[in-house]
Amino acid sequence: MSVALRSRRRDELVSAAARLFSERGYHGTSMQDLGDALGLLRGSLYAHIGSKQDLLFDVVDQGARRFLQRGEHAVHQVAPSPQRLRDFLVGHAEVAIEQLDAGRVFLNEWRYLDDSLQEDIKTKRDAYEEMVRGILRDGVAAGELRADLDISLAARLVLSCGNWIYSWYRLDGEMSPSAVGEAFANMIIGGLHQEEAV
Amino acid sequence: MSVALRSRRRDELVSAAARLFSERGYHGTSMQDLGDALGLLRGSLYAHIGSKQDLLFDVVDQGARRFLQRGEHAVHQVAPSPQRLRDFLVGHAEVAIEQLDAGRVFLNEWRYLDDSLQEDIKTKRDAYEEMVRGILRDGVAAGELRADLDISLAARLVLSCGNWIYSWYRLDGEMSPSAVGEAFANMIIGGLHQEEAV
DNA sequence: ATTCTACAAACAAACAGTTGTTTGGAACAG
DNA sequence: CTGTTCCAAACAACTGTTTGTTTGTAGAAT
Repeated sequence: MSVALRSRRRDELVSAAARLFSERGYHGTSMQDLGDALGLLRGSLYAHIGSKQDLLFDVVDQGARRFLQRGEHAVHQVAPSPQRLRDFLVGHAEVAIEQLDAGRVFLNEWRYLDDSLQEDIKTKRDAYEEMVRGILRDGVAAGELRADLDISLAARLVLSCGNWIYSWYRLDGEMSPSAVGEAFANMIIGGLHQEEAV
Repeated sequence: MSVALRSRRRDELVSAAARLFSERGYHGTSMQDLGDALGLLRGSLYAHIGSKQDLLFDVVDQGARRFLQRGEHAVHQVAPSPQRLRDFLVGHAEVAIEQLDAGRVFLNEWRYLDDSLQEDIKTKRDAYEEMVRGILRDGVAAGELRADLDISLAARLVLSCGNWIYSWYRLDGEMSPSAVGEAFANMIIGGLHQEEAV
């Protein structure tokens, strides 16, 4: 009990956990591994956290919060729907790549959270998806996007390519995060097909 | 040693592994769990397999092979590029949903394979991605797809929405697998934006 | 300045249980 | 009678967590 909620050591622990959970998975990472990463015995870690689950939640929640924060910025912009969608995807790509580890854990390991903690994260994830649906609905209403659009499915298309970034993006690559977001937005909005006439 | 490569029991074991690895992850599933699922002691499983890694490889490889098989069918069709892309996505969605467990393991747990086994899977995954790039290149050459397309990135867009199906598709949902594939193909090819004139 | 107090941080050791795997022998099949 | 299939038991190592105790270091009291 009575665990320090914030301290230098705890922050080190959380970011070591982000790295290791991302590389080896939650169940593939032992308290031993985490202790080794900080140069401590595994028992000593319990001076800073309540349990291994706590650590997982901290990492996942950190990932979720950053996406939400950046998403709100794009949503609350005053601009045409396609422009806000573009901005949303750029922001998503930037956040995803600036926190590759926490983001990967957010996407892959959240399901290993205990039920109550999992609910918290699901709520945040739903809110994030709702942002995209909102943008799309506005676009249809304004006549900027196809009228026959299946909003949920289109939102999934947008989020899919954003979330899949983790599995292929390499930091030594030639594309910047925002360029990736821009490119995806252009393809999604404009389509891959050759337009007949302009 | 001298492990039966094929038998009824082994098949049962592999599909139990697919289900459990998919639900709890590779490291989150113990040999105990697998034994319980078949009504055997965990030690008894070693009459049918060499190691836990063997099981993981079998599940992942099974997932990979089915995607490749179905993908080839779409690629070798004689039809315009957009039509082949549509067929590829429909096939992908069908395979993904008909083998939800193995597919999830193929996508999420392959990284826990030992190096040499991992190479095998990477090769198959690359071949699958190359199918999509091939279709896209043909489409650009034939003037059916935009000339300025970034082939690799467009392929990633296609594969992203295909692979992300696992995280949202529910079997009790109202959309059939092929309808999902069709819908994604339409959005990707045509774009979300409202076309000015037709 | 020197003592006393308070506290966080870490160790060392143990907890009870689980991990993947191997072995020797039994039951049962063709 | 030869294999296959399984159990029973053990293997050493590792799991997450708790305990009692030591250490370093602040601030307050002397």
